Amino acid sequence: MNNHTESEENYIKALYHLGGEGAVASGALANRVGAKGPSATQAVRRLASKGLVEVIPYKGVKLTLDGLTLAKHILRKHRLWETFLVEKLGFGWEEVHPIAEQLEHIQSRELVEKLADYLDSPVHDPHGDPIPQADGKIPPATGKPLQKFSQGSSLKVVRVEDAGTDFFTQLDLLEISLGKEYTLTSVSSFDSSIQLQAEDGESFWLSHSMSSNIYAISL
Amino acid sequence: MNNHTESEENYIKALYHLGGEGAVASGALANRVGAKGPSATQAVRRLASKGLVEVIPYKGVKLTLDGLTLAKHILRKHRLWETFLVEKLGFGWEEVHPIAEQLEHIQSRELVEKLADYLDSPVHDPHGDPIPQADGKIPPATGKPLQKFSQGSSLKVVRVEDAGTDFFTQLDLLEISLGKEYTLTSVSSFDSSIQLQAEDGESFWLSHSMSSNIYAISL
DNA sequence: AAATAAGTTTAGGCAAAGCTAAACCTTTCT
DNA sequence: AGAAAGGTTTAGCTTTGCCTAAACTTATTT
Repeated sequence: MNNHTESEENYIKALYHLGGEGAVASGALANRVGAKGPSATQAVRRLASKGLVEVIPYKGVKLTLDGLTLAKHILRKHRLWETFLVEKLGFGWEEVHPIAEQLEHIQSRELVEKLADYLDSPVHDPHGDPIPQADGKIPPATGKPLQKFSQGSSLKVVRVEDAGTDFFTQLDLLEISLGKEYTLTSVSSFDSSIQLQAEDGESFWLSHSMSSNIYAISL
Repeated sequence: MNNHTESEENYIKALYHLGGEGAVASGALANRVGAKGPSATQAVRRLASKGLVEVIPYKGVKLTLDGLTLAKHILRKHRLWETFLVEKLGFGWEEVHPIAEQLEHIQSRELVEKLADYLDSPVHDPHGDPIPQADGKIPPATGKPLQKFSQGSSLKVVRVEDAGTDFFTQLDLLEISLGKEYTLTSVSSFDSSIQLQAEDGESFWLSHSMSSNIYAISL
């Protein structure tokens, strides 16, 4: 009962991403894994026969406890590998997702734990997303989007949402990275763009679509 | 033409291992990949349609140039990952093969080269086997089996053949590892076992089945 | 309440990859 | 040379995983 195909794992992951512990429609699921409706229906049946999901026909699919555990383990692997790729191999944070998508399917409990040790048991991945721990616990997602901050507040960037390559390129251009601190100097009431001032005094504007994908904590 | 399944890659690898550039019988191939005859025949047909092998029915299968290149690339990945697992993650040399067998299928040119850099472009894996280089060149396999040495010679262990877990356990017990130096103090003409003396003066006997899997160069 | 739209599942196909049993080449032995 | 042996390929079946088209539910709209 411990041996799953890559396809199965991808459906489990998608289910977790879309619904967490709640129910998900088969169409949305199909969409997420890049398949068509009937493929998802079928896949879900296979998962149900392994006890990983519960299905109510025409209503939705939900992870069982086993399914949830598996989902979190896969996510753990994914984010550990992303951390490895960035911290050790020097990949840019925009490049690692597709590679981690492959690496997350490698099966070896020992490997996962040795990798975690090697990375000093990280709690967040290079995007600031929480890494599920070996016991299944998930550290809380930190930070709130930049627009939630009010003018004058000091903040530290702790997380970015994966909004595609261009988004990351723009971040790199502006030299925004996790851990950097800024003061929010201005908010446009016209287009909700905001102005940040870095510690070195330099300041710059961020569009709403940029800032809504950047999460920070106040200092 | 650059996208292969794991199964395909396993057949390619097996072909390379069994025959190098020469022809291999379908039975031997099936055997190596852990399948039955007909499965191999079929697999080989798929490979042929992709231009990776040439088949002469009832005679044998041979890698094409493309197939050979692919085989060496997979072997490169396998041995780089083994090196990573031992050097960086602290695995024992007997544990890494099955994990590397999974990792070798990860597709990302950039990953392979970054990994190689990270490991300082190694030329040999933890067993002393040569790692094919990015340009396809393969460093020569060094060393000869211990019995080929004559009494009194000084030698350095440079390679061991993968002869199963028990073999590695025995090596660890005797504290034999790559790079260690010994003097061959005695050869039994009865059972071809040999006696080695370590640099610290300790000496011990090695059975023929042990020594035939240990390779060394003379000093 | 009936009709239409939207989403889900069934039905039936296809390719990859494996299997067993049967047919078919090659080689080897008498 | 003819027959038996051994290895290889063909035939036909299974599962996974995906597809399209058709049937079926559910939800929405009139």
